Amino acid sequence: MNKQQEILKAALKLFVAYGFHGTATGKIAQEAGVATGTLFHYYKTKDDLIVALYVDIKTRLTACWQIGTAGNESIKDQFRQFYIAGMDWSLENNLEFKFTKQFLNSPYLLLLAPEEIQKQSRLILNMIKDGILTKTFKPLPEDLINTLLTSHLYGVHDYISNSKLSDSERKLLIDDSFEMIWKMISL
Amino acid sequence: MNKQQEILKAALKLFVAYGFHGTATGKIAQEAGVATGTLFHYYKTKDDLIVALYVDIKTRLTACWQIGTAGNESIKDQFRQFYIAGMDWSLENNLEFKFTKQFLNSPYLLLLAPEEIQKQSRLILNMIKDGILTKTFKPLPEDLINTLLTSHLYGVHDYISNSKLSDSERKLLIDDSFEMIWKMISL
DNA sequence: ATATTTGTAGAGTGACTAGTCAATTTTATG
DNA sequence: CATAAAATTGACTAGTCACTCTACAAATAT
Repeated sequence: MNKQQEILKAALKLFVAYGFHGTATGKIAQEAGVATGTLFHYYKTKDDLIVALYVDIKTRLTACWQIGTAGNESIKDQFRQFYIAGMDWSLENNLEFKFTKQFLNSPYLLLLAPEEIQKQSRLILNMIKDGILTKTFKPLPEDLINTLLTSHLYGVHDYISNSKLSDSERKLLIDDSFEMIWKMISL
Repeated sequence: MNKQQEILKAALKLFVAYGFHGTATGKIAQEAGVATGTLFHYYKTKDDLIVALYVDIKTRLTACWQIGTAGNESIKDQFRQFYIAGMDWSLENNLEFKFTKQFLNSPYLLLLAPEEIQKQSRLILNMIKDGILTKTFKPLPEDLINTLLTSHLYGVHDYISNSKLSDSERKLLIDDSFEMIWKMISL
């Protein structure tokens, strides 16, 4: 694993544990096994590192989604795949998920270029547009559906990661929770 | 307004704008129009101030809820009142809402005593228990229903505060969104 | 009127932090 | 192999931060 990746990995771990300002760049370098100079060789400032880490995480999630979408299923199946893949990824990558929540609810969000934010939700917004055009979804604003979907996923994730369910219980809950949100947004 | 309240007010404003570590205690004191010594007279540490601010906000929200609950309505009406009161309060107290989100998604959450966390959701958990016992709600875990409700509210809040709706549109959306979540959790 | 507690002030302190820089090692290239 | 480019190092700096301490004022109790 190269040093740049080590830095991101260390930053992720420490940011989640101690917060952004609570984590010194020196500590990140130490945890990554590099010198502070190396860190600043790859990232001009600490803020750059924070944003880069966010973009990296989002890219990895998006990649996992793009693999999953074969394309020939019904809109409902597409959405189910999407939902379940997102949930599974978030549960398996808990640190990444926590970091994202922390980032999105912090003033650091402002560091992110608006076009970057848009890019992240393009995939899902297109699916939603499709759903509305084909009268699969209620005629609600796209952004609203997106928000409802996302926050539902966050909520269920929160519940699952705070309760200890067996694998089968968990799977069942994820499926059921998808049906819930589906009923909510579909006609 | 006394100095202690001024300190909380200033802290709220700056924490939301610059984050917890991004806000120096000296700046808070300055914004509040007091000396740093005064700040530390009321709050032993910065962490104490952060937690006190969170508790203060939650107390104010809970107070607003307790006024609203007359008691004789149907469970659905009770919940609607609850949901709408929470939404209205959050929209009117945007700084407080942002602070809460930032706090709950940060490592500072760990500073909060577990009994304090429980206390905050006692009111709503009792209503949910009631709903399950009277077969008004689906037989889901209480915590799950609580989480679904909360995250739905967060999502709709997010959408509303990022879109510019007229008062009537907003009111309509809040009502409609309640019906959505109600359908999701009720039998 | 006196004593005691409480509130307020703000300069001062030691620790820590983001970021720099010049020197050194590693890698790529002709 | 020689040379240039890129990667890596870590001591260093200028600034910032949470918090202390002493002095004094105001309120309260006796």
